[in-house]
Amino acid sequence: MSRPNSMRKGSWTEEENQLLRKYVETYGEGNWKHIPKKAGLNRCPKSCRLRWLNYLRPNIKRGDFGVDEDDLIIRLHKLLGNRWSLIAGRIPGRTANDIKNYWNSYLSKKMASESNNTTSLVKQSPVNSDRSGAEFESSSERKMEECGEDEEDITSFWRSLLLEGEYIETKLAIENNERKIEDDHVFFQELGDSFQNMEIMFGSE
DNA sequence: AAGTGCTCCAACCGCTGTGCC
DNA sequence: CGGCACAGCGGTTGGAGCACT
Repeated sequence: MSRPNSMRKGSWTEEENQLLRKYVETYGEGNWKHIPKKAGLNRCPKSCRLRWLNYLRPNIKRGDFGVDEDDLIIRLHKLLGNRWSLIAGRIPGRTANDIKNYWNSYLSKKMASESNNTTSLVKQSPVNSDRSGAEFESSSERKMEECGEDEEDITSFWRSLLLEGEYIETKLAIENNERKIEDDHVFFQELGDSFQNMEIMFGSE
């Protein structure tokens, strides 16, 4: 099978964005294969899907990542590795592509420099003046300061993450015949520790 | 002001997973 | 069970814009 070589590539125009939005409003997400015909968009389905997921979807948060998001991404990456879609699923409004780009352009360097300094994982590094809040020792402490009535959300967040971790662990055990389980045990042990820490910080329910 | 290098992000590519026939 | 089509994912690239000289 060959893709028609007349399919457009490269940056999207506002007109194409509108066509894609209209298509999703009418037909819903999915069925990307019908896009070129139904939406009159001269783009391959894959490109349309990506554009929708990474840019046009409602509730996508744009702009700088907050200190809490940094902290969360670092923790989740430590636990889950480069499973960007899983990480993104835990950070509302952020896409896997955003997080991946952010990691590659900023956080990986931050991590590298911090490991050189042998400082704590969650200490703030005032690389960017926008990322203020450095008076707090860690963003978890900052969250304690800020979140107030959201404590329950945060605790349930970690609880669901732990459950998801257990699910992944089980799945891997089946699929990989326990090959990776030893490593993942370390991951999920840390995950459990994090969860316990959250409970210590916010009190158990 | 012009040239060069760097950073960041949108988009592409290729691989894997999944469902259907 | 194997093959096919499609969806989803992570790695990589290209280029626009910015910083520096």
